[in-house]
Order: sequence, then C-alpha cells, then structure tokens
Amino acid sequence: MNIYADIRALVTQELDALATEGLLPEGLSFDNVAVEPPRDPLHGDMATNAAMVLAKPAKKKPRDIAEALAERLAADPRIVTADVAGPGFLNLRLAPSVWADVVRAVLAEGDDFGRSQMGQGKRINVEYVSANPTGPLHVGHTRGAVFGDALASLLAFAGHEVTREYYINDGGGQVDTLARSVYLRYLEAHGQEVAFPDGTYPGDYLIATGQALKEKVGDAYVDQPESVWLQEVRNFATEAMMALIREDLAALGVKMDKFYSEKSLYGTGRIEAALKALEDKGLIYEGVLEPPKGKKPEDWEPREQTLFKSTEHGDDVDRPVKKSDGSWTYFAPDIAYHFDKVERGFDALIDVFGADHGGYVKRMKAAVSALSDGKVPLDIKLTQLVKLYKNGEPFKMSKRAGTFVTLRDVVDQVGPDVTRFVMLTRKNDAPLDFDFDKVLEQSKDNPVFYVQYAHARIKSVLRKAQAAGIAIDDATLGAADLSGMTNAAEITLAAKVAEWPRLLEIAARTNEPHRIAFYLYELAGDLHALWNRGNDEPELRFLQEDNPATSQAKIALARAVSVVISTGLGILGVTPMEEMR
RNA sequence: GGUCGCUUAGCUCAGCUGGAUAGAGUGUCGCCCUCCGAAGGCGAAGGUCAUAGGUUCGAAUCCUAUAGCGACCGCCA
Repeated sequence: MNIYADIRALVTQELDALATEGLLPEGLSFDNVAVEPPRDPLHGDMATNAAMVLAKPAKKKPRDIAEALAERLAADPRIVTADVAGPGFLNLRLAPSVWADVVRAVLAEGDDFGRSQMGQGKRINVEYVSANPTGPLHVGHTRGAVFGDALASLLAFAGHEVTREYYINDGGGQVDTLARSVYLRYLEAHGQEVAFPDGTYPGDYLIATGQALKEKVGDAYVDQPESVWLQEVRNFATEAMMALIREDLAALGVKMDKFYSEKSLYGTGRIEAALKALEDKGLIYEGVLEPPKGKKPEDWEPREQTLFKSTEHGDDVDRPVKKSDGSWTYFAPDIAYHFDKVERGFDALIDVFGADHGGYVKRMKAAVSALSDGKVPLDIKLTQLVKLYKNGEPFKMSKRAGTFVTLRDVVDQVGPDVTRFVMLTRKNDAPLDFDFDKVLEQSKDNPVFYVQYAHARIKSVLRKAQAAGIAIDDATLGAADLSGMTNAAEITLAAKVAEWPRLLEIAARTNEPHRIAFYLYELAGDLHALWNRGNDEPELRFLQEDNPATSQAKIALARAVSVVISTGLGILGVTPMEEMR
C-alpha cells in the first residue's frame, strides 16, 4: 500500500473527470502532477500542485482548477478537507482511518511493505568495489562497497533484477608489481635480506603470502630469473589477494553475485571483438592526440596511436585504446568488459567508482553509449573521500598496511553495522567524516544509535506486552480497533510510516540509498517524540497494562514502525538490534 | 589550462522529475525533570541557500559567468 500513489491516482482520476465535464481540455499530460507531504504540517497531510502545473496548458487560472478539483476530491471518504491555498496549492487533510489503514497494511505486508514494482523486472548490473587485487581493501573501498551494496539492495526492493558484480583488475602491470613484491617476501621467507625498491608494495600483508608461496613451491624459484616464476607467482599472488578481499567483503557483509576477471578478456578475442564492434561503427582510427592544454608534460611528443572516437558520444577528447608499442591501454579491456555486460542483456548498468576515477566517467559512458547504440544507460556514481578522525583528531595509521587505513581497521573497531550505516549518512558525492569515537557514542546526535535505539525500544515494549499476557502477533495487532489513534504525535508517526513506499521509490529513481538512512533517522525521531510524550501523558504509552485492547491498538502502530525500520535497515545491510546494552 | 564534483544557520549536514514562511542535529539562551519510561523534555534566537545575471506565474533546485575548495587530466590501472 502506497497512500501517496493512491491519492495521486485519485487526483488524476478526478482530473480526468473534469476533462470529461469540459472544465479541462482533453488529453492533458498529468506527468508533472505531484502529491507530496506539505513542507509545513499545518497545511495538512498532503498537498498537490495539480492546479498550478495544469494552469498553463489548460489556459485556466490555477485557483479555478484547484477549486473545481477540491470539490470533487472532498467527496472521497478518505479526504476530510481539501483547501485551496497560496497560488493554487491544494491541501488535503485525510481521515484518521486512512492512517489506520496504513498501519494495518504494514502489519499485513510485513517486510514487503514498500516493495515496489517500479523496476518492472528490468535487469540492472551494479559494479562496485572492483579494487585492484594488490592488497586489502582500504576505507575508500569500504565506502564504495557499502554504497554499491545498499544501492543494489534498494534497486532489488524497487522491483529490479540486480546483479552485483566485481571486476578484478588482474590483467595490468600492477599485478606484475604484486608478483615481484610477493617474490621478495618469498625470498625473505627463505632467510634472505630484501629491500623494497620504489614501485613495489612493501605492506606487511604480503609476508604471509610469501610464506605460503614458500610452502607451496619450496626453493624452486630462489635466485631464478623472472621468466621462470613471474607468471606463476602472479597467479598465486592474485588469488591470495582476492581471497583476502573476499574476507574483507565478508567482514562487511557484502556478497557479490559475480567476480569478473579482466585477465579472462586477454587472448580470447574478447577485446578484439569489442573494438571491432566500435570499428564497424567507424569509431576507431589511427591518429595523434593534441597535447593537454595548459601546462605541458616535459617529455611530451606527438605519437600515433589507435584511438576511440569518444567525442562522438559526449567525451571531450578521443581516447587511446592502444599504446604506441601496440599493447592495449587499460581502457581497451574496460571497453570489452562493458561490451560483455551489454551483451549479457542488462537493461541498465551502474558503476560505482572512487572519486579519483572522476576523469574516467565520460569515456566509459561514451563507450557504453557507442556499444549499445544508446540503448543501455550507464550511470556512474562516484564516492567521495572518507576522512577519518579519532577524538576529533585526524586519524591516519594502520597496523596492517603501514600506509593506509584498511576496511578491517574500521570494521574490527566499530563493527559492520555501524560502519555501513555511517557510510550512508552522506550523499555519495560529498566527502564523509568518520570519527571512530563519535560513531559509537550513545546519544541523539549519533544517527546509528538513534535508529537502533528506536527499534530496540519497540522490541522492548513487545517483550513486556507478551510478559503481561497480551497477544502481540501481527494478525492480532492488525485486527485491533485503531479508531483511538487520534493524537497528533500518533498521526505524525503513522504518516511518516506511510511515507516509506514513496521515499523508497525516490531513492531508487535517483540511485541514492542515503535517503533511506535519513528517513529512518526522522522516523526514529517521531517514535522517540511519541515515546517521550508518554512521560507526561500515560495514556499515550504503548503498553497499557490494565487494558489489553488499547495496548494492542497502540502497539500495532509501534510494531508498524519497527517493521519499516527493520526493512529499511535491511536494505542498508544493517542488522536491527533487539535490545541496547 | 581543461573536465567533473562541491559551496545551505556558529558547527556538521538534509532538502522530493522547480512550489507555500528553506529544515534537522549540534552549539547558544530560557524553562522543566532530578521517586515514575530522563543514555532527557519543551521553547527561543540564529539564513543574502558562495557571488552576479538569465529562464519561469514561481528558483536552494534549471541555464550562463565568476570566486573558493577538492578530485582527475597522453605509453598507472
């Protein structure tokens, strides 16, 4: 049940009726007609801009349309009053029974309340994390992992068929560097003194990998040239790093549907096929790029390369797919990978990148646009930097990696639930402050705590009711007489619950899971407000020990809130707490 | 130099395909509680939505320019 959609359907139905009566022209588009909560609750429960939106195309005064519409709407039993306000807003006040219906709907639908069909079963591929397999995940990856995972869940809840995918960059020079670094650790495991030159990975996390390599191959590679061991060590090391990364993801509660190997694109004709597809569209040519404008690199010289004419699909300059020595640039396999995604039949693609890949967005979109003839949209979401703090002081230390803070450093300290929720308390494209102490603080300005506390409070009420011998199963609560739910704080809370399906669709449409976190915070705030009223007005308390029927009615509302919190947290990948300690 | 993103209350940030007097938390100030569901409650003050133009009946929201901050910018991925 989505009350906003229901009322909007009513509005458009009555607009049609007005058209039939001749008060509006036939065939008007109602696409821009919105039914939403008014900014000021004093204005009513819902507002519609229908009259203002239609005034121009209908060539009528907004207020005339609004008044005619108001009269028709007021005839509906769900609507108590319909008032024209301001320039032509129509404010609707709903019958209390509407909110009771919402509560009953939540209890009946359970975790499915708010589930939407807006996705129409469209297949969406969400690619996220995709960190190079050269070491443990760090905080930046953590944000991308949380964001991508929540986004995928959100889209699935909104009726899409979602594939969560990780692209393993195991085909480029960085895995050779990894192999050489592991080789040094391997020599070290054999008792040799080693130094880590610039361009190798000195992190401690490779010590175990070098040791494991020794256990596998003994001294077979000691003092041997690269030609003997490079390929084997590369495979060994990459697998070890991916195992590490999978563990990191598991610690955060992220589970991918598919890991896609860049290496699998080489030597299989996949890259050639993708570039052939572009060539057939006349988008590949041999040419020389202009030097970057402004400050010129010192060693700049013109070079002829194989280029992709990405400018025809919105990019600023054409991009090389082959280096001057004839080998592929990193862009070429990425094109092939996205070609593969298009060929797998996805209706839409989403890539979640770190902010340092910002310069990469246009060319990737250009490639997908070209490869799919503009049929498959690619949305690229960038996650901005995470700034770490401890006690308000900038924090930069890692025992594991030496140079960066890892996902494990964060998750081990504050747990996966807090990590995930906090990472979603900002828009993805805004920098995020993460303070190890504040996120664990038990106070109102900590959103994680505040939302979890609301859920735990409701669970506590349910436990106490049960202990008092009151039946609290959803069927019983759903059958309770809710006509007594008339207090303003109760209505506010129920109305906030009713917003959930609408909010979910907005979040899904904009690919912005953070909206759920903010909504849950507001919902929790409304619950706490009602709870606090119970201090002064005992009749507002959820549990009325001497009156089971009234208790059930009040607990029905609380239970509905807990269902929505639980569902919302579930989408964010956060486990709702049964009690706080 | 170019591209992209950001700029909203003292601070940290929301702000719905453009809509009414721009919201929340925190901080500040006042009141309440201190035996009960107070890891608080009620209320107040606090804004040139970076700046300047433009589009519109209507702009924090869309467009243009400028400033500041950040990321990125041909053989690293």
